[in-house]
Amino acid sequence: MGTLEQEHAHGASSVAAVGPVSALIPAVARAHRTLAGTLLREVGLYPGQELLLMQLWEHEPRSPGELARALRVEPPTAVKAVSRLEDAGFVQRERSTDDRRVVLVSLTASGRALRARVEQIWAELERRTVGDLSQADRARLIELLGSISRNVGDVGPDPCGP
Amino acid sequence: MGTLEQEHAHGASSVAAVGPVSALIPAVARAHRTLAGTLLREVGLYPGQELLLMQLWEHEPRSPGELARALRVEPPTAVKAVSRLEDAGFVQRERSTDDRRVVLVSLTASGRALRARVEQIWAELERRTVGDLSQADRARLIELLGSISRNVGDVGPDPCGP
DNA sequence: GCGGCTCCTGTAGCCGACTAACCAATAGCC
DNA sequence: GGCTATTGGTTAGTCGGCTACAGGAGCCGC
Repeated sequence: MGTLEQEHAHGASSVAAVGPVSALIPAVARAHRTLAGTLLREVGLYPGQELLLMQLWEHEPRSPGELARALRVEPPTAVKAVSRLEDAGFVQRERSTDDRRVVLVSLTASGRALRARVEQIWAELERRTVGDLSQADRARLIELLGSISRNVGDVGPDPCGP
Repeated sequence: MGTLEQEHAHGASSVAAVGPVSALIPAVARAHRTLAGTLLREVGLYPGQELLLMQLWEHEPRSPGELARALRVEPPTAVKAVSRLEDAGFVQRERSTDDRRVVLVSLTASGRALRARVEQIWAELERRTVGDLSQADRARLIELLGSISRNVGDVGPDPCGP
């Protein structure tokens, strides 16, 4: 990217000059999210919802709190997502009998039916995302993103329960 | 339709297995955004708003459309951000005289006053983001993120004018 | 038993992002 | 000139994400 137009008065504080990585991360994430959104639209999902469904496909039922921890998201975010997925008919809520504080979220038939198609979509998304990067480049990218993730405060993967 | 019914039996299609890069990008972006938010809170900005102000610090005044293109965002997003920054008193709107469709957004005194502090914050954000990565690693990361950016449909940097 | 503490869910309200649709002003064509 | 197309800004509505807070259920200590 060779835009070296000289800055005026205060001098040289282009966003890409001040923080190249910090500028790139949100931009890439937005474009990636948009792509995911167009692919997911076909099945009636919005980006982020498929991640919650994937959690349920792996292990069901789960409470909103568990889902929030697994998705590394604050509880209200998971609650809202569950509500919308419930409205859409992909998921159902039920209060736990032995601990009446917790709610158990489980899949409906149409929620289960989405699985194959969503996995195809995710494979396509990943394919388009990495493009023609070599296997080594992908590994390097994953490693570097892992470093960034730790640096900005995100802890590593959380294997299910304690 | 789906022929992978068999694979559903044991689950085992973890999100990180299906699309490692696609899983990492949003996670890193969210954590990075949260960090930016806590740093920016001190000056009363939300993540994203500082990018719009940076555009104005570089070149002022600009129309919402120009801002949207520079930030690679849809026009309504820029308009809303301008409205909120206007309410916060950092920016002001004015209709252009020679083309009465376009609106010119310019900085107020308090908007200009934010510059130094925000640039410090961005330096700090970048420092924390890259952490102890070597110069070579940073360059590699930037290069790889650039590839991803092109792959997912984001075109390269857009030098100012048409 | 009863008051307090903690945990889990849900609500309210904010911001950034998008799409779809609207409207005013310009530009272009006849 | 006038009629249409295009451009630019804005509105309305939706979603994901957050913080702050409210309310109910369990788990104590007493």
